Amino acid sequence: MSLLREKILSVATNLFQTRGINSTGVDTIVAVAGTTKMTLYKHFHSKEDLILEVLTKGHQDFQSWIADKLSNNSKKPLEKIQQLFDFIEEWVASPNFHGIAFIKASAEFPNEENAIHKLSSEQSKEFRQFIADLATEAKIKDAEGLALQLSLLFEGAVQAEQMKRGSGAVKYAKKAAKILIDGAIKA
Amino acid sequence: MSLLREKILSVATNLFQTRGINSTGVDTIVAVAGTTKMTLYKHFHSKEDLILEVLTKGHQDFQSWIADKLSNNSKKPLEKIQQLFDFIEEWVASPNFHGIAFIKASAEFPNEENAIHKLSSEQSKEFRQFIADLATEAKIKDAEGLALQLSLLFEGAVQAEQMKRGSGAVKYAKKAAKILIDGAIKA
DNA sequence: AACTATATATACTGTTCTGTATATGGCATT
DNA sequence: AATGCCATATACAGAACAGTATATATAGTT
Repeated sequence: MSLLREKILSVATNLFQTRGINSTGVDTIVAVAGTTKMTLYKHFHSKEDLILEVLTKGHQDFQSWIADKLSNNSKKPLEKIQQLFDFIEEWVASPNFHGIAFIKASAEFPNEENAIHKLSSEQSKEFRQFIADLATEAKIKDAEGLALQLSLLFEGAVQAEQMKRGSGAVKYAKKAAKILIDGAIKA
Repeated sequence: MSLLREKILSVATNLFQTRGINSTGVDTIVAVAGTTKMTLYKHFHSKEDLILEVLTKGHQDFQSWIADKLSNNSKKPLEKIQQLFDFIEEWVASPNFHGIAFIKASAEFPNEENAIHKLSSEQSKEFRQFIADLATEAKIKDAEGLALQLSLLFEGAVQAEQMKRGSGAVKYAKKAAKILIDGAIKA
């Protein structure tokens, strides 16, 4: 795979997150990546294709980062769910944190028929399913319900943190998650 | 106040929500509003000014809608907090629901120095403070903390519902809110 | 060393964007 | 009826946008 292709992807990822997708032109992307539009359009059919690929790669990276972290730190599924919020706390504190890509993408492309919106929605669902699987492993009755609630806390907290850095939202989300998880176990 | 000014505001509000802010040009706004750019720029100094005013008006309308609903339905602050989620459920079910404006605006303008981002952040804070005041009235110890948690659920649920209509996110947010409120009372 | 294929650079289309300068209408006041 | 004023319409400027046609360099193959 081409080195320039990777460079374009990483530059686009960064610019989309820091300046917004619609506000970032392909001219800017190729200038920062140190290449030209011709090369960009050789590797990606259109700007929309580039956006879709940026989102897809970003989501894959995030999911595997989380999965790795979890498998290295805890064995029990219940602990994993609780630790999820520890890692998120770590994530939002990192300097290159700029919110959840799929939330921002769905805001920029609000039409439900739009391909980018659809992908964002799919990724949100996948993340929720990831939590649901952990909850199911942990023998929680309403695993889907708990997963939905925790994903709301997750998305809300990251959103809050993206709006105002250092808001401490994740800390409170973590506390709330603990209460909800405890409640779900007893149910 | 001019009728056309109001018309432009309402058309812009609608278009921004359904198509996104950056994707909506002033040409489209004036065409739908049945007027011309000259008139728009008589009433608003720039597109940014229009955006800021749309956000401000939208937030005022939303806050007073909620406040009215609450004052008409319940007296006790604790009931008010819980009923908040009932009204949100009603809101997201309405056909002209298109997500929270300030969340989407902050996604389209991610730079923290940007005036639109700042306003969005301010509005998010105001809504959180509104819940915190209710919690304080209800004599809840960590009123700020609970308010933050409930606002995460609120923003997360509305975001989820905006991504996929009929997701039932608000129903589960309501349940989660009840658990968190109960927990906060006992503390 | 000549040839071919591929990648890159330059330069350009046509469109859309925000914002404005200028022209034209109607409407009140005299 | 004539005059002055304000809202609107037309037309345009200049930049940024996505995307492409054409030229040039670079690399590998014979």
